[in-house]
Amino acid sequence: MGRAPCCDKANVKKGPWSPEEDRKLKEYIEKNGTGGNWIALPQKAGLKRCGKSCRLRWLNYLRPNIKHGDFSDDEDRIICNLFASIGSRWSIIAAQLPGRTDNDIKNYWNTKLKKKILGLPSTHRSSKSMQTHLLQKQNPQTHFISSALDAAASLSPFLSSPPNLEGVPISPYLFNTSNNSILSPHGFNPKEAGNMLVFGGDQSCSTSDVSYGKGVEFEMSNISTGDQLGFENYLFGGFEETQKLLLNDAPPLMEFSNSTGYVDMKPLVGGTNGCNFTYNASEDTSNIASMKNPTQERFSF
DNA sequence: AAGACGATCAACCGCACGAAC
DNA sequence: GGTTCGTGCGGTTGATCGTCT
Repeated sequence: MGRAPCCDKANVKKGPWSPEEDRKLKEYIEKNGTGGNWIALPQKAGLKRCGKSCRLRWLNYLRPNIKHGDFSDDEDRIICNLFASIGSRWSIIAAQLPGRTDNDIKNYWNTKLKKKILGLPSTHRSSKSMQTHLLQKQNPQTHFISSALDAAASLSPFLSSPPNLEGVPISPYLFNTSNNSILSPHGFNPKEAGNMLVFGGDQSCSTSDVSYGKGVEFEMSNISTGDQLGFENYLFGGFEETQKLLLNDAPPLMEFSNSTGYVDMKPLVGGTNGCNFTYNASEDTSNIASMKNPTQERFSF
């Protein structure tokens, strides 16, 4: 037995909403609220619409404080970072952007932002083959990021469920750029070309009235004096900075704080004994030593 | 000027999930 | 514990508009 339809499809109107319908819905909800029952609402409001349609119209267009129009650079950055971290979880992304709806962000990503990141022209006559050609002509890092985004979006992280920082999860992925595959911890050899730890995390986003960031701390153990660790930090579409640390007697600890954008980590371990890898992440970027409630993941390779 | 085609975005659809029974 | 129902979510569709040939 299939599910009962949510409404009588023969007697509901579909398609674009008229100003009159908008007015009826808005007036009803402002006066009575939704009553916690969208299915019953259209009848009470005098609308020949499905309850789901009313809900969508209200949430996306009629409710107060909806922001329409162009997205700011800050909003772009937040969307990019969150997409890299959690994939197409549009409702979670929308929760970080006051006034924006999941539908708006989804459309914006699919039609504009993705192309902007990939550096694709938004010409009308850009054929699929031309887009592929342009993709191939891009620098390898940009191409890698697009592949990583696709992979991160389509695959579940192999690690335990991502830690959550006040609703903004950070998901680490071990990624091989040679074949665009997600690796298991056991299959990850940092000395092999193309193997990277892809780490989606936002370090310095701000909106009009909120500023936040995250500190990320990486700790390696079981490594030898003289081993070399390399950390490459990328901003979307461009090479941002490289940090390399030659381990002598210094504590095997590196901090990433107050860096910008999306962090791809490439641990280049020169030793032979493998390595234990731990990261801590926190909201507090200013003083990583005093991180409050850090989240942790640990694995070995 | 008109047809073709791509871009945009509002709206729909189907599924998953949780609450209620 | 199983079923039903309402809600929320993400993917997809289709109407409309703009640009190009």
